[in-house]
Amino acid sequence: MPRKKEYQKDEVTEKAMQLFWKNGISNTSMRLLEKQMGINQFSIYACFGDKKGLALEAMRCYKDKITQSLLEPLRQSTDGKEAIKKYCVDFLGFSSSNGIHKGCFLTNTIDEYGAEVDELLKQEMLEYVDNLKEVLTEKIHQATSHTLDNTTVAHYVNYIFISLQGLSVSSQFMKKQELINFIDMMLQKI
Amino acid sequence: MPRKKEYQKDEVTEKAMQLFWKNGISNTSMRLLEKQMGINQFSIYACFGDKKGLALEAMRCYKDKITQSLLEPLRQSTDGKEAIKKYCVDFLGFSSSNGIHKGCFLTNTIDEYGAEVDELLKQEMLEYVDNLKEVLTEKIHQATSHTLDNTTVAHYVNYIFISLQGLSVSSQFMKKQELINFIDMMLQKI
DNA sequence: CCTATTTCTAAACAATCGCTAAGAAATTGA
DNA sequence: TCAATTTCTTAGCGATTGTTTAGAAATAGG
Repeated sequence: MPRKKEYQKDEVTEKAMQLFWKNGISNTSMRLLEKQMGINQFSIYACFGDKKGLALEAMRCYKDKITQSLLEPLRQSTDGKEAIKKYCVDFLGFSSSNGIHKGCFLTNTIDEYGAEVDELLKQEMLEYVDNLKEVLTEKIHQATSHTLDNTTVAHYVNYIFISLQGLSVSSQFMKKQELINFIDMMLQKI
Repeated sequence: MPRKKEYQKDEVTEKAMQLFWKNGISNTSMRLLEKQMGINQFSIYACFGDKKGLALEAMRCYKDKITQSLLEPLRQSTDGKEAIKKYCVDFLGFSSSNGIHKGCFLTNTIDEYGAEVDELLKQEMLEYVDNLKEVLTEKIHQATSHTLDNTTVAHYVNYIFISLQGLSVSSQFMKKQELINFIDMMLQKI
């Protein structure tokens, strides 16, 4: 009965995500989104409600992408420490594709909004953080021969998590070799 | 001959810096600046040229502040490792005053603009980075009994530097104890 | 005093922001 | 073919952006 859409939601969401990731959410205008997504503003609002809704879908899209590219391989791996290192190195590649250094969309968004981030967006982000921490916990147990108590493991996990945020920021202006050196040093003690 | 100014430049610069630090540069409007600086827009433009010039002066103000509060004490200290730890802990306090977690203005600005940061602003930022790295180099030599070759020390310095950026971001949403644990673990290997 | 110089106030500039209204174009069932 | 429904195009809404202008208020030297 109705007219057919001339776009696919997941495709335009991916393009919006790329823009938000690169420029930040509030520094990405609806005009630019309209241009890069290839659909006009009416269609964006019809499909996503408002800019906040679009950013939320873009964050989901990012999470799916990084989960598939980085988190699942980490989960599947069996060699503990080396797997964590691979996650960190691949995280760098993921954060800067074809010469453009974007950092991590999650970290960027935290830094953009601080504590005043939208509640739904925050929940979406925390879900990935929880998943990552859960998998890291498992890998740290794999990495150590002797048994570790839960507190110690949690410290390790937080240590890696905060280090990843450092990598996210510094990947935007430091040399790759310096970042690799950081990863090596950071993993020496696990 | 002329009329006298009703404000002092360093005072209004400090107030602008606080706003930029908390909200980011592009998310701080001239109207808000006018309100918080206590002078009107004409005076801002007469005194600082444009918003970019104001941001530059604000960055200089931040650098002076953090240099005096954190870097100089670090430089004066003699106990190497403990001094670095104190710098990191005080960096946390400095990044979040009276319950408001702002992170580091330098890190925030990198994350806001990425590689496309204004050249003058970038130079201003790199100057502090260079100073910090120079002092850290000295402290690491202090901290170790045996002699270290320059490459190794540079790795330690980069390691601490990237860790500080992780602290800047995560300080905006993580618990203080988790951040302290991070600092302890980070310094274990030096 | 008067006049030159500077800083103030207040208003407005064009451009852009997120968002929406009005109607044409397209697709389907009847 | 006709009518119903949805998506499209186009234009514009009011608000806010960074910035500037016109003129009043204040301070000094002559």
